[in-house]
Amino acid sequence: MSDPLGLVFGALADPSRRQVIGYLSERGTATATELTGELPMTRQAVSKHLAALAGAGLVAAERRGRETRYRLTETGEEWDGRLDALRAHLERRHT
Amino acid sequence: MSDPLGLVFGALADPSRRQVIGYLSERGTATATELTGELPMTRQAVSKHLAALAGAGLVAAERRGRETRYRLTETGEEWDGRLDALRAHLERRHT
DNA sequence: GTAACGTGCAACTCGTCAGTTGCCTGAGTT
DNA sequence: AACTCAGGCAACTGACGAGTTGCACGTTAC
Repeated sequence: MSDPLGLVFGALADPSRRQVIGYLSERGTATATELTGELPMTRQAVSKHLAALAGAGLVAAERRGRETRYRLTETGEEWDGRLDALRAHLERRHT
Repeated sequence: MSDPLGLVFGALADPSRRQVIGYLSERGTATATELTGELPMTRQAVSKHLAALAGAGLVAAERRGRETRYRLTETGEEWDGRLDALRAHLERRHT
């Protein structure tokens, strides 16, 4: 779609995807099946979320043998750092 | 939905809405009908976008007589300031 | 070689969202 | 009072996104 900003904001708009970012930040790396244990949905759904995050450039996939490990990109790490600050910022502003 | 962060990112994910933020930043204030002249859509559509932005707390509505004037909130201005930087940031990273 | 595991792909349902049109209401105007 | 202009509300269409199920393919283990 050639709307990089839209892809990033669109990816971050979904709570499940922000959660995935949090998990990846804690563990450094994970596969879709591993993440499925943490989210109330099927592996396929998680996989689609990871694809969206990858499309936005927040996450990178690396296939190793029969499994695909995902990790945060530099951009993804930056956003993970901002998320808590933004959350607090919004709480403060609109309460 | 009580997902403030989701509302903000969701609002910013749409190019038309980011454009509205830009216009409001330039002119300070505008009505839905005025903005309709700048966007390839009907007044109703613009009005819905403004409602989304207002729901995310990026824009505030003030009714004055028979017209409703919209302006950026403090949060909205902050995001307007960040958008260009983010755009440039992404260009640099993924080209 | 065969069985099991991790993944990817395709088709489908369901809900939401962008955008439209049509109508109705309230605030100025003459 | 009659008219006009700006907005809001409701119903509808079309597209997209989230999530599911079923199946097929490559990789590791036995």
